[in-house]
Amino acid sequence: MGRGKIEIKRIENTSNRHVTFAKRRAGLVKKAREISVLCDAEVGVVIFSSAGKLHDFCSPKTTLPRILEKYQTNSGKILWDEKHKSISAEIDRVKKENDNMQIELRQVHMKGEDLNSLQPKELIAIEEALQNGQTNLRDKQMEHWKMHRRNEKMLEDEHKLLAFRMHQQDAELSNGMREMELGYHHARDFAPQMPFTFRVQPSHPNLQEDK
Amino acid sequence: MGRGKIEIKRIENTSNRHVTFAKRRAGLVKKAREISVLCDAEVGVVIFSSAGKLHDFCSPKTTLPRILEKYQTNSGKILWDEKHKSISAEIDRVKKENDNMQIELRQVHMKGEDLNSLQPKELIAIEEALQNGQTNLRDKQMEHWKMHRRNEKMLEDEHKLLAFRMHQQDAELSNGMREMELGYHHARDFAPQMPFTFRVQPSHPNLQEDK
DNA sequence: ATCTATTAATAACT
DNA sequence: TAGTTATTAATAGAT
Repeated sequence: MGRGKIEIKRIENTSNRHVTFAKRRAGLVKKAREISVLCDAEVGVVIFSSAGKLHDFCSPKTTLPRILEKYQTNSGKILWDEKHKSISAEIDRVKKENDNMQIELRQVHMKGEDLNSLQPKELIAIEEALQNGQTNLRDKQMEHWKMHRRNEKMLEDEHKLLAFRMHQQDAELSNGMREMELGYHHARDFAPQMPFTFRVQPSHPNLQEDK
Repeated sequence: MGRGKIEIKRIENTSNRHVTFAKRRAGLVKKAREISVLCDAEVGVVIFSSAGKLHDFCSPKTTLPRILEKYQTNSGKILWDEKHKSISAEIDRVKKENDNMQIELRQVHMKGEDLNSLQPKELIAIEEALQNGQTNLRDKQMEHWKMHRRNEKMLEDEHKLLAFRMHQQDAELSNGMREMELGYHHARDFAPQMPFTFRVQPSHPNLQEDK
């Protein structure tokens, strides 16, 4: 059907082959649609061009996956692997979690629980949660926050300890000075040389007791 | 093409419908075979008659399960990419939020709530000591300050490292997804095993035939 | 892309 | 259900 008859064998001319592919693909799909409508049949067509591009068709009122599954059920050749069904379910769950995450994050933020809660560490945890399908985001945030607080506390404590030791040394020094009959007033005439942040307040209440 | 033109709508006469189904089914399969040979394409056709009887065709040099698997791989990849895109977008969004929060956090600290602001206020003793040539305390204080700076630096570096690692994980996540998919298919024992949710729905615009 | 001479598919008939 | 044929539909090659 054309200006000349053709043999049914591979068209070697690339350009011609591509043109013919496009035309016949359209024709095939049209035929598939027609038989599905005329004869009330379910039809699925999958075509890969030689370049690997995918084209498909499936009859109205169904989907290709449904047809393929029906084919698989019917042909009895292939059964769905339960393991992969579970993977499918897990991916659905992860997707749902992904949807919920935004809400959850907003809640955390609004509650003002912690500015630190979205540190990179936490993002890694979120990624892991996404991959593992676990969404104890809140718990992980809390855990992370607590860890952060612990670290802060440790630094603070260490700092206090150092300050306290300095205070002791200072006290001893003062005693020694007093014993050497040196007066504060004299010393006060000199300007402070230590940056403000170096200054120790020996009587700071936080240094007197554990908290 | 026939003794008369027919409308493309369900043939109500059962006998006619069955005859037409048989003829057109043969025609469809012939067309499928022709395009596969002429154009070096892989073609799979699945047809269910209204009575539910299965007919199929697949191009030479392959099998229908293989074509279906290829279809599922192909469409599954697209779905997976979509899924990954949404996850990536979410992570990007959270990262941005994290950046803002870190800035906020830094501002809070600068307002005097960080450890430096907890430094003791009283200086007199230290000043005295300094002025009396007692550098011991100052050295200790300096050392402490440097240590504090080191700790800060370490925290900062850790932050940077974590941010970098997060970025890497982000990239690895996409690789991992791809690898997972590849491994998945390489490891398969059966033909199509792609979870149902990997399959593309015909309603996806990119996967549909041209209309 | 679009056209059209020609072949191919098939609807009605047998 | 299977074969025949008048007619329409698909399309190969040209533009």
